[in-house]
Amino acid sequence: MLDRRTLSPGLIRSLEVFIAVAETGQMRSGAKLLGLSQSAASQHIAALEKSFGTRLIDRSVRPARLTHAGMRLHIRAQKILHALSDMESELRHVGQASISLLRVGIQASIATTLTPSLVALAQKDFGVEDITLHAGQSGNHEQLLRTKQADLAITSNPFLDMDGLERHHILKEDYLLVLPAGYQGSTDSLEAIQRELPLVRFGDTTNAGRQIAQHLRRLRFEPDRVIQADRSSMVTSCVATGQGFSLLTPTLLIDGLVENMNLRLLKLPVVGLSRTLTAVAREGELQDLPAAVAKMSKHSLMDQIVRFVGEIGLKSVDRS
Amino acid sequence: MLDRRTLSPGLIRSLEVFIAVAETGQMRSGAKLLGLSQSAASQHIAALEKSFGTRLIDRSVRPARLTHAGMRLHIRAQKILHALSDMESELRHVGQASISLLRVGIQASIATTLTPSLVALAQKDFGVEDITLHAGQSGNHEQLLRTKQADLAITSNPFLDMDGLERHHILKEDYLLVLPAGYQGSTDSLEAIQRELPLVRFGDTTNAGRQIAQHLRRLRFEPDRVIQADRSSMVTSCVATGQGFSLLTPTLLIDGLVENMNLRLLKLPVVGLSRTLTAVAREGELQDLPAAVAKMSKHSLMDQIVRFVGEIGLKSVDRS
DNA sequence: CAACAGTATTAGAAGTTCTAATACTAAGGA
DNA sequence: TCCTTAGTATTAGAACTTCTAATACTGTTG
Repeated sequence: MLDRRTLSPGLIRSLEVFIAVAETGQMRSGAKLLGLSQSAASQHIAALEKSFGTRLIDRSVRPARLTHAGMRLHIRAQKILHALSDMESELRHVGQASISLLRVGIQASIATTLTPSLVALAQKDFGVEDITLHAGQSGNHEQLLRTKQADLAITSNPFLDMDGLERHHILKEDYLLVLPAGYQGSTDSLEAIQRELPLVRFGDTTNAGRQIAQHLRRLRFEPDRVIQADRSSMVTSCVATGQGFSLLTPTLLIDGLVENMNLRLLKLPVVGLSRTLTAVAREGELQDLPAAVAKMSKHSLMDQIVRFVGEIGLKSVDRS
Repeated sequence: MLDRRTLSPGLIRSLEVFIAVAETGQMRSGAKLLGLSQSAASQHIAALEKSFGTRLIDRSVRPARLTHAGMRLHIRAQKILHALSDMESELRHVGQASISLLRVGIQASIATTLTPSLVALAQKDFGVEDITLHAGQSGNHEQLLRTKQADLAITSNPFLDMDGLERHHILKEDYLLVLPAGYQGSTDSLEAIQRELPLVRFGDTTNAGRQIAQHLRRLRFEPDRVIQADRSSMVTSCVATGQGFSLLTPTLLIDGLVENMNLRLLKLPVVGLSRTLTAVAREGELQDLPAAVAKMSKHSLMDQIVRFVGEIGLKSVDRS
C-alpha cells in the first residue's frame, strides 16, 4: 500500500527527456526527438536536478556527458520506462483479445446453480459479448468440444482420453445416502436398507447412473428392486414419498430439491463413491477464463451445498 | 532509444489511484488515502479504462472488485511504482552522500599529469567540495591511508600486505632503455652499454630505485659505474647530456622531460621489468569514486604517453 | 416510496507543461 | 579586442491537465 503522493507527477516525462538528452549528448537534439523545444528540455532536466539535489549532466563538455548520478539514473530510468511500455501493451492486448463469443456446456445437474455467476463472470471480467449455454448430459460435451460447437465444458466427465485440453478442477463430492425422512430401518449397510426399500437410481443412459451401477457391482451389491429415473427431481421425489432410497452427491441432491421435501441424509456406509467436477476447454484458447470459471464454480457450488445440504454436505466435499 | 511520446503523461498518478482504490475496494476510500476527492479518483480510473479499452474495476459489487485486466494491471503497477520509489531514493542518496572532502596522495612522477583531470572528475561527477592533493613517494601513502590522513592513493605500490583496502588497476608499464640521442654503441645487452656509459638510476630511497636495483641483482647485472638521483628530471638530464644511460617507464620519462631533450628510446633487452599503477582506497568509503579515478587516470596517462613517448611508449603499456 | 450509500459527470479553479523570446556563456576567428 | 557562432538557461504568458464542489445517477434496504 502506497502512502499518499510519494512520486513526482511529471516524473515520466522528465525521464523521457533525460534519456533523450543523455543519448544525443545535446539538449536541443534530445528535445527534438520528443517534439519539444530546447527550453522545455532544459526545464525538465533542471527540475530533475533540483529534485535529486545533484547534477545529472555536465554541460561544459561537448558532447554533454552524464555525471556519476546521471549514469545511475540512466540505467534505472530505461528499465522503468520499458516496464511501463510493456505494461501498457499488455493491458491493451488484454482488452483487444477479449472473447466475443463463448459457448459453454454445463452438466444439467449444476446448470441452474452456475448459470447466473458464470454469465456475470464472463461479461464483467472477460468482456464476453455473446454467451451460449447448453445444459445436458456430460457425454455430449466431449463431442461439442471436439467439434468446436462448445468452447468450455463444466462436467463430471473430464474426457481423460482426449488430448489438447486444459482441465481445471472444481470440486470432488462424495455420494450421500438419501433416505425418506421417516425411514426407521437399519442404515448399517446397503443390504439392510435394500431389504426395506428399493434403490432409486439414475438410468444407465446417464453418467451418474453408469458410475453408480459400476461401483455397486464392484461391491458385489446386486439390489433386488431398482427404480430408474433420468432426472434428479424424479429420484428425490420417490425418496421423499417413501418409495425408495437413493445415492446422490450434494449437487445432484440440490438439483432435485423441490419445496417441502423431507429427506434424511447420511454418510454412505461404503467408501470410494464420489464424483469430480471439472472445467474443460481446448488448450490455451480461452486464456485465463477456464481457471476463473473453475474457481467461481467451486465457490458458487459450495455456497449452495452449505445452504441446502448443510454440515453433512460440507463434509462430503473436498477442500482443496 | 525511445520514440517520441509513447507513455501517457499522467500515468503514474493514475496508477497510484488505481492501486489505492483496488486495495480499499472503494473509490472514495482510495481517493482519501491519496488526499484526493472521490471525483478525481473516478476520473483517473475512467481515464485508465478508456486508455486500455477495458474495464478494470467491477463497481457493481461491494466491495468493488478487480476484473481480470485489473488484476494484471495491479501486479505490474505495484512493481513499477516500487521501482520508481527505489530510483528516487537512490538518486537522492547519491546526492546526499556526496563526498565533501577528498584527500589524495599521488605518486610524484604522475602528479602533474593527473591533477587537472582528477580535480575535474571529483568536483563535477562526485560533487566533492574540498580536495587535498599530496604528491610524494609511494612509501608514504601507505601510512597516510592507514592513519586516515588520505582517502585515496594513486601509487606504484599497492600495499598488498595491508587489508581493508579496495584496489583499482590503472595500468602496467614496461621499463624502457633510455639512451643519449647520439649514442653509437651496442644496444644488445646491458653489459655492452655499461661498458660505454654509466647507469643513471633512482636512489635506493625511492621505490623505483629499489625496484630496479632488485631486478638487476636477479639478472646478475652489477654495473661498475652508477649515478644515483632522486628526481626524474635529474635522470633524464644526465642521459640527454650523454653522461649515462637509464631505465625508465613511460610515465617516469614524461615526468622528467624538459624542453629540447634529445633521447633515444629502445625496448629493454631484458624482460620482466615493469611497474604497475593502482588506485587504492579504504574499502567502500568512497563508493564509486576510486574506480572512476582509476579509469580517468589510465585514460589521462595513455594520452600523455602517446603524445610524449609515441609508439614505443604505447607498446610498452598494457591494454587491459 | 424515501433514505442511504456510492459512483459518474460537469463547470470552473488551480496547477503543470509548453512555446517564443531573450539573456547568458564559451570558443574561435578577424 | 570585438564579433560571430553554438549552445544552454531563464522568463512571461499560452495551452493543457488535474483538481474541487456540486449535482446527477444507480442500486439497495426498510
